[in-house]
Amino acid sequence: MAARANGQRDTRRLLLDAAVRVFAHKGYDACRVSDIAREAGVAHGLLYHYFDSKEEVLETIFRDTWALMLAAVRSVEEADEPARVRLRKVIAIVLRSWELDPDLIRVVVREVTRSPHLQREVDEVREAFAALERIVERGQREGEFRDDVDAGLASRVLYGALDQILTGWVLVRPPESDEEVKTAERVVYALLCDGLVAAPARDPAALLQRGQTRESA
Amino acid sequence: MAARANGQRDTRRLLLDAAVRVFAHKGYDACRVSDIAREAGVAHGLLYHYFDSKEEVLETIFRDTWALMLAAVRSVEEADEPARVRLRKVIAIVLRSWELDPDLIRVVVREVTRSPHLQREVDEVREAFAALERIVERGQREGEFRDDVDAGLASRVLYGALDQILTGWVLVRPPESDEEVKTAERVVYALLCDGLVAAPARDPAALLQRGQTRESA
Amino acid sequence: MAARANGQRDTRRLLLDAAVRVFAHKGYDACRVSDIAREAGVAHGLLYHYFDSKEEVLETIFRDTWALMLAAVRSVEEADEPARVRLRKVIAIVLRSWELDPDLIRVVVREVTRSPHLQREVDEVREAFAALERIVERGQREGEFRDDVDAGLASRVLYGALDQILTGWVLVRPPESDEEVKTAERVVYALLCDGLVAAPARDPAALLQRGQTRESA
Amino acid sequence: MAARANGQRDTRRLLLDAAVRVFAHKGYDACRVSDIAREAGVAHGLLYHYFDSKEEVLETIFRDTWALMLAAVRSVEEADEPARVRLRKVIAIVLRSWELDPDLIRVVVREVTRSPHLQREVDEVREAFAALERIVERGQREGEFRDDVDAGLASRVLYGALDQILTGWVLVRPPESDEEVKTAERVVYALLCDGLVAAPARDPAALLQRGQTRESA
DNA sequence: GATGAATGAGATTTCATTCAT
DNA sequence: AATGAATGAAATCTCATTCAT
Repeated sequence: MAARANGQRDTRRLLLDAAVRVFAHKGYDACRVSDIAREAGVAHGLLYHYFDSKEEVLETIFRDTWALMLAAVRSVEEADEPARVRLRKVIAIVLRSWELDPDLIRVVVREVTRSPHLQREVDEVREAFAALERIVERGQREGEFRDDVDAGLASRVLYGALDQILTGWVLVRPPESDEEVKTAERVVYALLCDGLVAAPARDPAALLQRGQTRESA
Repeated sequence: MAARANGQRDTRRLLLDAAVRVFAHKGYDACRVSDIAREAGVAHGLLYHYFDSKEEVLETIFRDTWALMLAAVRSVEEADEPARVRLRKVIAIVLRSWELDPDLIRVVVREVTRSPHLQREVDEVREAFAALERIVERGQREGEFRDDVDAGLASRVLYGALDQILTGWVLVRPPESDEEVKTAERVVYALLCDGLVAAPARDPAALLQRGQTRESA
Repeated sequence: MAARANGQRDTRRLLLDAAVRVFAHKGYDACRVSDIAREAGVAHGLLYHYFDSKEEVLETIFRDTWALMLAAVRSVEEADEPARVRLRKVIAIVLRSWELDPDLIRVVVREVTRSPHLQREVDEVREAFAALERIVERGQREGEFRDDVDAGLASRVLYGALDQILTGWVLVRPPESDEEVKTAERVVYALLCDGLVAAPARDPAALLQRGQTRESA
Repeated sequence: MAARANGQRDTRRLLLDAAVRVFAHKGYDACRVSDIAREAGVAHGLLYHYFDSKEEVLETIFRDTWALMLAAVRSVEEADEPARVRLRKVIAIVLRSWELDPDLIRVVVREVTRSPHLQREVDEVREAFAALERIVERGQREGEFRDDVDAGLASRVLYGALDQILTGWVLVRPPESDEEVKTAERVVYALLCDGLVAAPARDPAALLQRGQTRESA
């Protein structure tokens, strides 16, 4: 009906959006192709006009999402700001993506370990990862970040932290407010930049900075 | 044959070990019950003498592994040492588990995210998580760790970092040497405790810039 | 092939007819779903488009058959004829159904006892039973049938007689001719209406003996 | 334990009794060999020392039960009494067997149609059937029963009536009292002997007889 | 006689994918 | 482009039966 009147692009979009919702709520393995089709309001056979397989649907979602994420991260990467600011912005991009489309993030987070080849083959994922690494590296090169830690490992710590927080929102409890998202941003940023050890071990300036951050939250 | 001569416990163990190997190499969803049985050298029906279902096998592996992990973490938790040392030891426990049984860690890491209900139902997993959180809390209580970050969030950052490094070893490339494992330990520890920012870089200018970032975010 | 060209209804019918033949020859429990599919000339998976399970196929056959039987019995039930005539017609309906579709009757007769829950759950079966009882009751109310026997018990005797004759045809030997069917009709009718005892044989001595029997039983 | 101390015969008996209970409550197909063994308090492998297969257990129960039934029917068959009395006694034997061992009767009734070959191959069943037929035949030969009905058909009507009443007790509702069993006996006897049609169609003596029967019930 | 671990044929059911219409 | 009937590979799980101890 409505679908029949749609052009080719629309139906494809319809199917992708439906797939995001269905994958988010039932999981990739547990849902059937016909669930996606029903959610999209089309016959399940039609999915195969637009995608080669169920897996290609997931892959497309991944690719698209990571492409957007990648673009955002890149725009930050190249900005002429201190490394700390770039790091802060990257954290915000990732964690705030939750608010833009929780179902989408839920899918990307939940299914990312599903097919190891997805992770390796989807260029965008690799690229996004590399971009994180470059942000750390540039910070080190410019002397703002310590250079006694491997940038690759550091970017994995960063990615792991973000991923784990999103996973918690997906699997345990979604953030209750905008404020909770911002708190998470602040914590990841604070830990990654300044570490867990209490101020006395550091210089007084750091103490002050943290104090301000707390009040502005 | 050989299996027939085994006592009850032996065959159960045989099946669990075989399952770990098979899950590690093919993944839980992709492998069949008969793959496990073949790997164990028994008829597939026998698996159902010891477990109710394929899923119960995974659950058992989870439970057992996390119970061990939990015991190790707890013994650290209660030690009378500086929080930093306790943190260091926990990181070592988790990352060195890789060397003890890579297949097992591979399974636990890879499949825990795919089975959200397992993650929630297996008490041991929840407990291990809680133990991490308590280590952070105690460090805060004793004044060694800063108390302006939420302990729950901080423990998730810690867990995420460890998980992501293990995942990298599983999916991308295993550590080439003992040294590489130790390097990872050192990096996670360094970042989590002291942060990424190089101490000398902390100047008043950074303060100002962060203030700007907050408003523009 | 041929099946693919069929409409939805046709294939469903195809499967039901095939199931009747297969159930009749191998029995419900002994046959496999793939036997039904092969008999229908379709892939076995197709059965699950039309039915939820093998059991639902049997249930459908039961329901459909008993609905027909019930309709026939009801039309007799309401006719304005002597009770004896109504009884005669009901007997004819049941026994002649054999000629219309022996396989079907074979299935219904053979499997109804094996599936107690079906017997209870399929309304049509219960209803048909109730209709038999009402025929007896109405005969009693109108004074044509004796009212010193419980109508429920009497209808069970009637049903049992019919069922047993059909069972004999199914399991021992089918009727060789139309005439044999009619003979069976006549016998059931004669016994049920007038009893086994030859009218001339009714003498006072019998009375006395029955009395003795009662006490000695 | 207890079983271990038992001689060969006892364990066999133990298993048969257990099988009767299990078959009665779960049905032959639905129960497992291990259910029988557990009920008997022995290991399931032991069943195969006494019986070749699960089916042989059922067959043995059938054979034994029908042998008893047959003996009882035969003793009646040869008694020097009027045919009506013999008929009355046969009905009593069958219906009262319910009271002696409901589980056993439940099994025999429920599973008799299971394996067509059981019915054909178990000599005792065929023999019992033949005995019923001979009772009718002898009644006809001696002039007490009408001879315009086929004895084979008449005995099937009789058997069907009894079977159906037992089936009702098994599947719908067991008799609530001794009295209900006796009522059933009386009804089957009355119908089979004298028929359903009200007295006016018969001779006055019959009316009187029935009247007495009613009061003595 | 007794045990119960082990076997493995086999059954039902699911569902991604194809393709005639 | 759109439909959904049809396919059939594959997977899990069951359980009667065997047999070493």
